Amino acid sequence: MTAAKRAPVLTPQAEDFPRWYQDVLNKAELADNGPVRGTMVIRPYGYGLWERMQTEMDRRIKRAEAENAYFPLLIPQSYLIRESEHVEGFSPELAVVTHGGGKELEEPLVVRPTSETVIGEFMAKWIQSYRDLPLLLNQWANVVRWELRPRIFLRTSEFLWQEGHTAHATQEDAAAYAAKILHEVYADFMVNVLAIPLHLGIKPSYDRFAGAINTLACEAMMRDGKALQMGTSHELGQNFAKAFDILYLDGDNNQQHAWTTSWGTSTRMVGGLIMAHGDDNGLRIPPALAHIQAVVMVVRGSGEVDSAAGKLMAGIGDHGVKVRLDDRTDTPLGRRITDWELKGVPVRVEIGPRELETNEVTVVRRDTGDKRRVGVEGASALVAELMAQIQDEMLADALAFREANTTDATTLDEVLDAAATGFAKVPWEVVADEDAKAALIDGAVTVRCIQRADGTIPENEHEPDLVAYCARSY
RNA sequence: CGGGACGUGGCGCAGUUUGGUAGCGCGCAGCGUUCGGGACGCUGAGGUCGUGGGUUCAAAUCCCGCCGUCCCGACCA
Repeated sequence: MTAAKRAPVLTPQAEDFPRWYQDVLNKAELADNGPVRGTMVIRPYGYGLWERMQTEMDRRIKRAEAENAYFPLLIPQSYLIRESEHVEGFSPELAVVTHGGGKELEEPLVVRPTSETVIGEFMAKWIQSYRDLPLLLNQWANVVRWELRPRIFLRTSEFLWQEGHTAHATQEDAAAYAAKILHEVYADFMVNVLAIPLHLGIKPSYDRFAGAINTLACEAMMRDGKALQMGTSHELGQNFAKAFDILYLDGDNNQQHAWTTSWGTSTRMVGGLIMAHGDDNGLRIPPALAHIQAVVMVVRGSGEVDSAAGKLMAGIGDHGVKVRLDDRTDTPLGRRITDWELKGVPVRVEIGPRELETNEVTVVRRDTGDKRRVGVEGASALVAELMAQIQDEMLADALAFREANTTDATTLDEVLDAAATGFAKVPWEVVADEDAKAALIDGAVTVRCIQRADGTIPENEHEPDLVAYCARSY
């Protein structure tokens, strides 16, 4: 093969990063911009990643005993108006339908920005007794928020997500469930499947979800040192229960308002995956997520090579690895390799005449670039072993990267300085007051989450000795 | 809405200062040579230069209006 130049410059460094991000999206064929500003078209390969996320998330959601249901896309405007903070929070970003069937509607309909209100309306009908609680619902849906500054996958005007909505008899139950979702669904998925380390904590009170009394969040560091909120779990108190009359009779025959929660994760996670794991050669997908975990490449076709490749495919498949054959031998090998690297497939297995001579194959890791020749007999087992190994090492790498880019700060100036390139970890009281908040906003830095010193989640921001993680964000 | 920039084949751009009738790279099609790390050569398809008006023998280029997009600020899964 003719010597080839590495064409595109993909540099996941500070200022170039958004450009690089767009390059990966385009070249790995994940998504395009949609026809309406701020919308996107997810291409098949990108959707494959989302489907895997859905599958893994859904399994965990069901393990937390929530059930899937579906509610309408269009919501009467009057529903949103019932919870005052909720309206205020969402009004600026609503898409409103004013006409239907060629006529102006008597009441405008809102395209759901989230479904607390419709679901609240139905919870009120479905809940009568404490025996009906907890009511644990989840919905997979699209929502629309008219964003001022959209960015493909990270903040699109329409996005796909899951939104959980639950009602409980007591505040303690609701709080425990919101935390359970954060740990057992979100953190478990993001850490163990996406291989992205997280900071879990509460949001400052001024940064809560509109209508919530407490917001729990998962925050991750991207490779440019910025933070991305990967998911949130909210305690809604009795705010929505009061607005929608979600009442139940307790064991003593007294009417009580339920305590509700809501929690969501979205296609933003695909963007997070790219930005947390991407490198100069494109995307790197952790094996636990990949819908194509290994690709067998026929370097040069021949009867012998093809049948060896076939056996290899079967062997790798038998080890429980999702494997794809690439026998497009009319396309130059370099091009094909680059394509799979851009797409981030964890392991590549090459087989050609050269391997056949010694009854070997070449196994290459996408994450490290490590390349080695191994005997055909052991190849399938090796590929299977690599799945677990790559998974662990990608998480360890991401964690090491985050720690190397996190600075302990004790003053506001140190926070601003550290957040220029990464995370600042600072005593919460240093950034808690209004002046500090204003200074952070000036520096385009935000408090991402608040934790206890031991990393656990505090009851509220008024506990002593809390720490805050501060960073720039998307 | 406040501040900045830009609209030229599918994508990325040059050309605009100093008007002369549109060009480059990538991609795409055909043929050939290649092909164990993004190949090369030749040939070819594809553009009313965002839009409306004006100046001029002549406008991508100069003038005026309009539309749109992007970046920075407020929003955010």
